[in-house]
Amino acid sequence: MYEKKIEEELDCGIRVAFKIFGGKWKLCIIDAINRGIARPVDIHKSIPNATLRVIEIQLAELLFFGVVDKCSEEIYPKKSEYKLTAIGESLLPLLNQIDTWGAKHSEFVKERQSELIDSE
Amino acid sequence: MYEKKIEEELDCGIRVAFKIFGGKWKLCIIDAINRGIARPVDIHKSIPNATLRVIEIQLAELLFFGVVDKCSEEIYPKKSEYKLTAIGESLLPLLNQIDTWGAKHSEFVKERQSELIDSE
DNA sequence: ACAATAACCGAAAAAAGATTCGGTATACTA
DNA sequence: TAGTATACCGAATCTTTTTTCGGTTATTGT
Repeated sequence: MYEKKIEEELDCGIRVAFKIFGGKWKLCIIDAINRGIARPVDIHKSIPNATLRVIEIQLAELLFFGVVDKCSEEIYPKKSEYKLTAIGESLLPLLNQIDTWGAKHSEFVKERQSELIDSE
Repeated sequence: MYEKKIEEELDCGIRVAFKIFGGKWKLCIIDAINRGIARPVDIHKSIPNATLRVIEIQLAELLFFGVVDKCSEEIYPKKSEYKLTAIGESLLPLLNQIDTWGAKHSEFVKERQSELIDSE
């Protein structure tokens, strides 16, 4: 894992939380796993905008911080299954609130966004 | 504002939400404003780890997306005051949950972090 | 007149994070 | 045996975000 050059603030709950799930696709990955999508390829299929590589990297980080658990069967076609730990599950209410809030404001954000683009 | 080269996913609530408040210090800034800290210098004092410049930039983005409002009095010492809009206030329950969740797991994260550093 | 303070802004540089690409290993299937 | 699928890794590159730094403007206190 990459070594930071700027000291991290871990005395602030917000910053700790972002360290755990602030990655571009982490909450989407957690959401997918929660919906029963367990294997990397399938997670990738459910989030086509994310590359498989970034899913692997972020899964490894989630694993490192105990948000997900991995059970690898070392048989054909190398079958790894990820599931949420207790920590991961404790994130679900948050995840749902964030998703709901975002969905509620998505039209407004898109509008604002297109104004930016139009004004060029 | 920086022009993105990679198309953004705005059909996913999570991604929309992160577009609005995913910046490194945005939730901290919103929290400060909510606590009655209204002026950029004071926000900076309350978040010393963030540079004044990044607070300015993120305030401008929050303003652009209607999360905060600005009332500038054009008098000495150029007194700008920021306050939350309805959208900004609708973020507060989320903010509190994120902060609480993070605070609850901060010790665990710090431990895991130090294991990484020790193993070098 | 001059220092100090506040709120900016622009641009370059640095840092962090994501993406692309090519590789390994394994084992089934045709 | 060759082809396909899965999981994963390393490294280079690219993108995005943050930081650093040096302005500008305006007003008050000395």
